[in-house]
Amino acid sequence: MGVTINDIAKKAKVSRGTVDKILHNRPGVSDEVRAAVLQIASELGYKPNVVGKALSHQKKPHKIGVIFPAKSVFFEQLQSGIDAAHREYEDYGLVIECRAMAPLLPSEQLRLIDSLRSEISGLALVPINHAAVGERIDELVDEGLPVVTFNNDIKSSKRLCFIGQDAINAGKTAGELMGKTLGGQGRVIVISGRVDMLHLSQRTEGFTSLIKEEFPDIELESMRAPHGVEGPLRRSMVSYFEKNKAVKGVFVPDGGIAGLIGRIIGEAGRKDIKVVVFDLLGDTKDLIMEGIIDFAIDQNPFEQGYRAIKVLFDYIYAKREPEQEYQYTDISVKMKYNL
Amino acid sequence: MGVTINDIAKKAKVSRGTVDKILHNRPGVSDEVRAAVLQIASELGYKPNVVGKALSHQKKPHKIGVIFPAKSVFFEQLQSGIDAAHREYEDYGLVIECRAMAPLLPSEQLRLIDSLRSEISGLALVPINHAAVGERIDELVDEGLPVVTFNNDIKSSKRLCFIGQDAINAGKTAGELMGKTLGGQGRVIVISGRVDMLHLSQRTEGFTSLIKEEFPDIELESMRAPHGVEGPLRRSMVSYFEKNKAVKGVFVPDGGIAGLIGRIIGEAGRKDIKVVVFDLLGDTKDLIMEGIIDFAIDQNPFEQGYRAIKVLFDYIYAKREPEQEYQYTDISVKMKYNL
DNA sequence: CTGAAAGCGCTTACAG
DNA sequence: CTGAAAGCGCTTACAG
Repeated sequence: MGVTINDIAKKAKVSRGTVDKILHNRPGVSDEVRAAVLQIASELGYKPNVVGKALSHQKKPHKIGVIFPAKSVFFEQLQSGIDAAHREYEDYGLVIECRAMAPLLPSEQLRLIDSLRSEISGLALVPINHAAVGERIDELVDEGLPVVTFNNDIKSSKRLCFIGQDAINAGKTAGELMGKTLGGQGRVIVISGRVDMLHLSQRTEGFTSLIKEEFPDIELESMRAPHGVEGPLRRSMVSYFEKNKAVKGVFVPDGGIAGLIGRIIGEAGRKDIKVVVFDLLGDTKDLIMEGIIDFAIDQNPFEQGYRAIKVLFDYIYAKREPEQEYQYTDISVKMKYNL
Repeated sequence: MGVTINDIAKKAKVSRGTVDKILHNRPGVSDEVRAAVLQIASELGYKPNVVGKALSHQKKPHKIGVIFPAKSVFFEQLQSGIDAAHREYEDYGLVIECRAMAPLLPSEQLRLIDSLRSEISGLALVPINHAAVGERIDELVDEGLPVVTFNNDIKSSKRLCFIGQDAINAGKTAGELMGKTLGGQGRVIVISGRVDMLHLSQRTEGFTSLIKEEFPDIELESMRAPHGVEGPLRRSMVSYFEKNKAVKGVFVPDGGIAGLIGRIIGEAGRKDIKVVVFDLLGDTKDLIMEGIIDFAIDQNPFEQGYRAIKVLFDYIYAKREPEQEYQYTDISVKMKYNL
């Protein structure tokens, strides 16, 4: 077994409690003793034992705060990843406090952060890209509170790490699938939904840059479809696809409208159109099975939620720093037989 | 917090040690007390606390035995998954004893199982498909030793679960990629390497069945290439591809020869051939980046090794049964930008 | 057959 | 400023 706090205490001829204080930078120890103990700890290569720590926290659990958008389309999948991690770590005395954020405003996010900060040992959040949020994160970190961002990142903050998808490369992957299945020929429509999220524009950016570079003969066009298109607008889209036989491919970076677009293409009777979308939401799986959607790129929201908690757990309970600052989740290509 | 062994002891008016004996079916307790305690435990909904158990095992660790082929091409990746799980659980007093198996004979596998069985609390193995191995597994399980199979499965054994890829669907996924990138036309060669592994034939089976069903215009042919083809044989393959312009696609189910075949196609100057292979071994990543291999299906051997240990850990330390008997790892489609 | 005690590694509240 | 003690949940070796 490894070196324990007891080994250090014996060697330094002090009590275990004193060693504990020193290892956690708590006050009430003379500088000499502190220096001596730290010296011995590093000589012996001391690593705290997670299990010992966990057991002693049964009564006074560590709490992790989580903040993410209530209206996020993959809300449930993120949540179930968080739940799975919680189940795994509840025996360690780990408590999770989730706050669903609505409306999606920086001020609201700041309010939620402040409501949690005094009671938690770590924070996982889906940040809104606003300078004030970044500054608040840095403030928490400076106070010694570890913070991770997941699903969406925010630049120049002192967060421990980001857990999510590399959206540019995900878009490129979509582009390559499109280019290859079209044999490098034809007209492709990029149909965007929301425009206020960094992810989505990065996916489109990756997609178009790859097509232009590797499949220069493909002709790109773009179109917008707000969430929840119905009635006349929907019918006009159906007839658009019925008429424009030159359209050979459709790319939908916003998973929130992928099902809708798939249905429209289905109604137009255009099974020949190659369709690449993002995320596995709503009808997407069914549309893949029906052969209307060819490929869906999944960003594994379950994994994102799970790992956000795991990284914080490791940090809090084992002082284990994440290995990389960018913890990219898999860019999963989903089709009929690997759903 | 949950119900503890202490709560049960108090309610049943016995000592904690007695409760422990009963919960573990150990002898030395009267039938009446046993029945009463079990009753109370289930009434209270007792679940053992992993952390308490782990801490008490620091001195007398649980050992998990692992047996897998030394010559397996993804040996290293399996091993590093196992190592990662070990690092995660070493603080729990978990010890892992790996045995690399060579030669790949049932008798050798039985010998290794027997050499481990008396000292372990669980066994993870890549089974050889032979009746005697299945019987031995059942024997261990009947003695109360949990066994999981990974990477390869064996039929009709009492193992806890199988962790690995669904090879048929993986083959179908490969087939769909091939069919779509060829636009459903052309001649495709299936090049097989080894023939003595269940995986490999299932992949081919999935591939050909999908092509026949969904892309009936594609013409399938097969070819064999032993591992390590060099000299005249290699040159004859190069010239084969130089000459046969009708060949539009190549499928390689055996990751062990994927790099080799990719190189041969490259030498033949046939970047136009669509190439779908299995696994990320040897040169495969480079060949993807060079644009010679179009898609590689990965079976995530790291994940397989990791989860084999995790499942056994959960079972041993938390009496948590795996949720499904078949724990399929992802059928990952890998290309340039999601490697 | 049953129970009391000691111990795993760490933390905390308290006594000196 | 420092140390001794009790406790987290479970297991084990031993005493009765």
